[in-house]
Amino acid sequence: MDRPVRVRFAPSPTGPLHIGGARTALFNWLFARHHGGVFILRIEDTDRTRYVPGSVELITEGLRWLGLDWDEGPEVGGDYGPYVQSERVGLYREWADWLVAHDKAYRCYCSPERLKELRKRGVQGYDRHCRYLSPEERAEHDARGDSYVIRFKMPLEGQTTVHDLIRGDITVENSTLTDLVLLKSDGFPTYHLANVVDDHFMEISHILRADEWIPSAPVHWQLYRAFGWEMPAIAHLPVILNPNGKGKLSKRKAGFTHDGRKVPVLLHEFREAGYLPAAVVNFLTNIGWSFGEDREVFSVEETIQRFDLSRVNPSGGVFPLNKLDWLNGIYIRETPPDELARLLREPLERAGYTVDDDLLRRITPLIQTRIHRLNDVVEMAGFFFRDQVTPGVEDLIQKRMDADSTKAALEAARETLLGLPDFEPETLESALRALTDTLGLKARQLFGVLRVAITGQRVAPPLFETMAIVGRDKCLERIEAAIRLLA
RNA sequence: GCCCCAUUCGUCUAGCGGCCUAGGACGUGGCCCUCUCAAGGCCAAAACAGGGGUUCGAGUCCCCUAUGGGGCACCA
Repeated sequence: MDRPVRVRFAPSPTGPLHIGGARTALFNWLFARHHGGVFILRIEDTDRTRYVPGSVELITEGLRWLGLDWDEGPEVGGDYGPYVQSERVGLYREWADWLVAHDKAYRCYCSPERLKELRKRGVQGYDRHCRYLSPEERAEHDARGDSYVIRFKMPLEGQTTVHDLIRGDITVENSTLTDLVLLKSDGFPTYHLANVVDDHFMEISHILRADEWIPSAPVHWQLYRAFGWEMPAIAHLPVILNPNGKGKLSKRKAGFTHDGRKVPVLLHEFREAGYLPAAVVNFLTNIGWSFGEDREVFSVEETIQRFDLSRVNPSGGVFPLNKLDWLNGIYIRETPPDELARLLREPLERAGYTVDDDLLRRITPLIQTRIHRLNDVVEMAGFFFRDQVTPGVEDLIQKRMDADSTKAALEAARETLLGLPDFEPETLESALRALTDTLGLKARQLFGVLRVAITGQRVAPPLFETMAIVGRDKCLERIEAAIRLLA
């Protein structure tokens, strides 16, 4: 039956948003937007021991940075609230008790020590000891006020099949399923109970979650059946694996890229590394989903129009970080220069530079095709914001030149620059090109010397535009300094 | 150990029984452009995990093996 589309992203507030979580959120959001449905943010904070204050803010901040807006949830409210599980404990308790009353769950008085002992003996799950307690034994425990958990009475035989929208039927033998805990001894629900109860009462139509949840799908199916509720349609998104080979992507195991950078894993690390949110979104949609038509670059609007589950790939894959660098470069080049200039300010300031807006606006077009991440501006164009540059002698001396010819070239250039009517790029270029002839140097030699003298770098934006921005006085100063260096 | 899921170039992927001489993209290599580096243009190398079936025909369907991943908590 077709229900109105209502999907949710349900993170636990145990820290900042992980890129994998962001991908799950994105796919849910795209699904909702494509179908004109509702996207809900729900906070699953039922484990009080793992709660990290401030996480919710970190998560909502991350979602907003990506441009994912939620229709119901924290900060925006909605008719199905509260959207924070710790504020709904009464509900879970009520339904756990309902299951007990209807003989679909039972109180288990086993101590953590006994459970640990079971595990040591190699018992998987739970041995169902308390499932078979006599009424007298139960009464005894209750009279003593023993603490208990509520466990689900899993069917002992038969099999359970859940239909996954992406991978088809998933079938398990019920005998391999355990009597999972529904309500903990502190009165809080476990994930399984809270998740099922909330999805039902929030009228969730489709569950799109990470693939590590596949094993609990049949368990949830049994819970829905016990309650007599209809289970939402479900789909498991493929895992994202570490780029360096081992296991699923995690902060601890992500490792480093080939060029020695730390692989970003938390969403805010992507922002801090200078990636654009639109590029991250585009990148994420290319993992586990494909646009079709052999296209890799597309807008969110286009994605929303086209997004569906049939194009989601069931197999997990490695996190293709270098593709993000390429994509981000494209998005940087497509950003209007004035806007890019505004974005470039932050990384420069973080690097300790005092940024003049006017100067930055003039520099931006020169580096736009030369950076892949916003942060690259520091290395590429930092010299514009320094009073002095410190070229190395070995960098100054070009191929098939020596200290003397380099010095001579600098002196000749100084005289040429002194006599120019203006300091426009065109003027500079024609004058300096003419100078290469009189000096008998290749363009790359003379320009190379000047580039290093003026920028302090072997790799820099185009020379003449750079010189025009740096200005005649500073250029001459830096040339003098280079000459002194060679003396 | 038990259970579940997956398996196409190094990587992300297209492919839903004949359009496959397996397409695109990143990366890599080469060439062009060029003041360095980019950007851009052109070209190249590069894959159906293995074995059995089913079928006139299999990358596409089924089974087995191998490999990878995930799950087996009073964590989500």
